[in-house]
Amino acid sequence: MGRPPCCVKAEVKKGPWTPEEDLMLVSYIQEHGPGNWRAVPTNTGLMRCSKSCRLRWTNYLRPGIKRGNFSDQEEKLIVHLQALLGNRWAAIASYLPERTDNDIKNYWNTHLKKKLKKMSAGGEEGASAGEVKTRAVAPKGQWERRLQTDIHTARQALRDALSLDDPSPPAKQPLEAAATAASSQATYASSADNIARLLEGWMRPGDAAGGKTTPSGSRSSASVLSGDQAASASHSGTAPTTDGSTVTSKTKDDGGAAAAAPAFSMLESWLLDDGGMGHGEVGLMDVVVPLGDPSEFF
DNA sequence: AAGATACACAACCGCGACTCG
DNA sequence: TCGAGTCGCGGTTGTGTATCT
Repeated sequence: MGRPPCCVKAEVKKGPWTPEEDLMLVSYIQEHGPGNWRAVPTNTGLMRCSKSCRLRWTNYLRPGIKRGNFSDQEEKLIVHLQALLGNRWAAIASYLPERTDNDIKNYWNTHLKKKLKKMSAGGEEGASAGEVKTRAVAPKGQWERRLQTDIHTARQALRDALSLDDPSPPAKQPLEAAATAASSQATYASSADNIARLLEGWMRPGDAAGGKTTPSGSRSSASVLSGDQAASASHSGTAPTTDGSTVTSKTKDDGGAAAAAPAFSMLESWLLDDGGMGHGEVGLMDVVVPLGDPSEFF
């Protein structure tokens, strides 16, 4: 069957969103909630594709989104998760509820990839982080179908990896601390940001962080997860393996990783370096654990 | 000061997955 | 069971901004 164009191209506006468009979209969602994106352009009068509306909302207007610089802890968490999950940005984003997958993806492509490459070059050339990652990642499709079973493996691996960071019990400083640290550096501001802030009061308190606003029954709830959902959401990415060996080898079990990526030691040392975290910053565990029920997570 | 280049981020596109009749 | 419609994800591109020469 031929896929029809998502929108009637001639009538669809492209390019940057204007504040007026943002307002139209936000006020509509405020009234009806996110979801049923197909109906959004029609009902709002926006000359935008439904996809564009959804993207604009999830990546930019949704309340609870943190913008600006990524903290060092967020960086490390992303690197860990990327190693575990591969380029499953949505899955990775589910562990950082205040960040969007697009944001993480961009940050990875523009910052972390270079950073890791640089670091791995310091160890042994030829085995970039990307290559390491690729080896550990199974083709898409496999992991998705094994989500519920493999997520446990991923969590185990993540726990193992993180336990190297900080063997002590997780401190009680959740994301807010990291958020504060990061937002203090954040220079990004926009009218859309302001719109999002306006919406924070509208969102239910428990929803604001994750932006889980989808009406019941909507599939889109999976796209924006609160912490505990992230731990169990079926859409989340999981160990990119069928037996879990590659997952563990990538993080804790350096025996396996060493075979695949001897150059990773430098990266590891950076990832595992907690030296810079002690002063009011939040450790990796602190970022991860509060996202969900710890007992469920581990 | 002006042009060139690099960088960062928002947005688009295409595909696969899911839902429902 | 099948097909149409819709949604979400990941890769890629376009554009504005910052930095360098």
